[in-house]
Amino acid sequence: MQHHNKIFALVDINNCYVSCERVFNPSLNNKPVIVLSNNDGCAVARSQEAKDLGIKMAVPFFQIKDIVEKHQVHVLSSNYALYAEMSRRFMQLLADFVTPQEQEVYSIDECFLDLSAYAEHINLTDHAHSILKRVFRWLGLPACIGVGRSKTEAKLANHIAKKNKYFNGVCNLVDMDPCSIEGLYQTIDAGEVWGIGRKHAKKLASLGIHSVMDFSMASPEMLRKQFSVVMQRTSMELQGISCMQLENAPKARQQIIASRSFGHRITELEDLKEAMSLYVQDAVSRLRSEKLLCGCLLGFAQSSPFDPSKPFYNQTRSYTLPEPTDNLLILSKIATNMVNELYAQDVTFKKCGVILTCLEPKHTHTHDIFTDLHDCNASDDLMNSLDKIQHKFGKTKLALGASMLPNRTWKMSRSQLSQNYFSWNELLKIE
DNA sequence: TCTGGGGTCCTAGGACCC
DNA sequence: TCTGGGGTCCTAGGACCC
Repeated sequence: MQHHNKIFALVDINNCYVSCERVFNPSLNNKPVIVLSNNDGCAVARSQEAKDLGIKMAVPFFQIKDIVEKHQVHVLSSNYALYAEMSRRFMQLLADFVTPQEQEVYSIDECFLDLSAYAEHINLTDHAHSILKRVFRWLGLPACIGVGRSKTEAKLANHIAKKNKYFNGVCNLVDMDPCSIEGLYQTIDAGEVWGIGRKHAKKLASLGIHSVMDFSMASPEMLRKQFSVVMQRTSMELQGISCMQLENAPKARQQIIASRSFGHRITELEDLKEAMSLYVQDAVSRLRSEKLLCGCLLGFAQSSPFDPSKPFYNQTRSYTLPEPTDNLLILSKIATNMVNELYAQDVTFKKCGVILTCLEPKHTHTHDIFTDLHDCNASDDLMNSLDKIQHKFGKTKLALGASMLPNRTWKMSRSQLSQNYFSWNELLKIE
């Protein structure tokens, strides 16, 4: 077998959210099924049957209502608690095949494996098939595996495996003959390559680069000039030069965002404050659970960008804290005050949110000379109590300000939510 | 009527400094 | 009248990802 510097595999669950739902509700098998985004806004996962009906990724639900009714497409709200638990088990299963240093959890349904160390001793294609077999037998999830000399190539191989039934779930570009690869590359749009989005695909086309074949023959230097180092890297990766390391340790987080579209439009200042107050609590609770402090808070509020009758309203304010904090009382006050500036009359708001940035680990933070440590400890105690109460009784029992009033008109809608089969209260019932 | 949410990285351009 | 150049830092905006 040929020797290569690096060999990567990308394991990716097919139609992840739909497949998770089907594990617990087999009556959905062989039927068109879609899962909607928050607010039941867009279709974010489609079964093969739904794709065959022409339902595109991320299409707004209201635009496909006709197709849904006509073909009796099963519609579900997204059940992230369920998918997260399935994902955890999936990643744990894959961990049996490699060392921790050779596994990168890339997203909820994707995982890179560094197989470089095994390539000389095993048949990569057979190995990939045995991984898929176990994923299906143990979890009931269908998946595909792409194998390549770089992460980008593995991604592309995975795409090929998904699109062509005859690969049976595994596409190994490392051991494929160059003629076959060329044939495949000529039939795939450059825009399918990992890192090439819509805008870049359009610009590439204007340069005469349409297929993956065109792209893989283009000069990396030219691509760097026309685009950026990112595009240059992508092109080198497709030529078999691995530029992107496997990232097995999670990187330090840069920001925490909490934002949501409203179920109904908001025009009142007080409603906007309520929503903002709720999102700050969400963001700060994540901040605290990761034991971080935030040095800067950004708030934003916007109208719908899709309303042709009014100009798009989008305001941002930022506040740099004199000292980094994880104190909800402080951050919440800043954010709600900010709303006074973000608000404008005659604007119908569709969305608002908060971004915490300039994050740093709490345990390495050194206080400056003016900080009253006594105050600091007292507020820490208060926050810890709040965390404990919320953990024990749920987040709706005790919260700050006006953020948890029941039956708010702007609350997110999720009308087709399935059970969380991993929760004691919601176990699957067999009738 | 109805169009998600949470992330990362890169670049250009302005401010500022010497 | 004449008005440099190079470096750094910050921010906004744009592109991408799932």
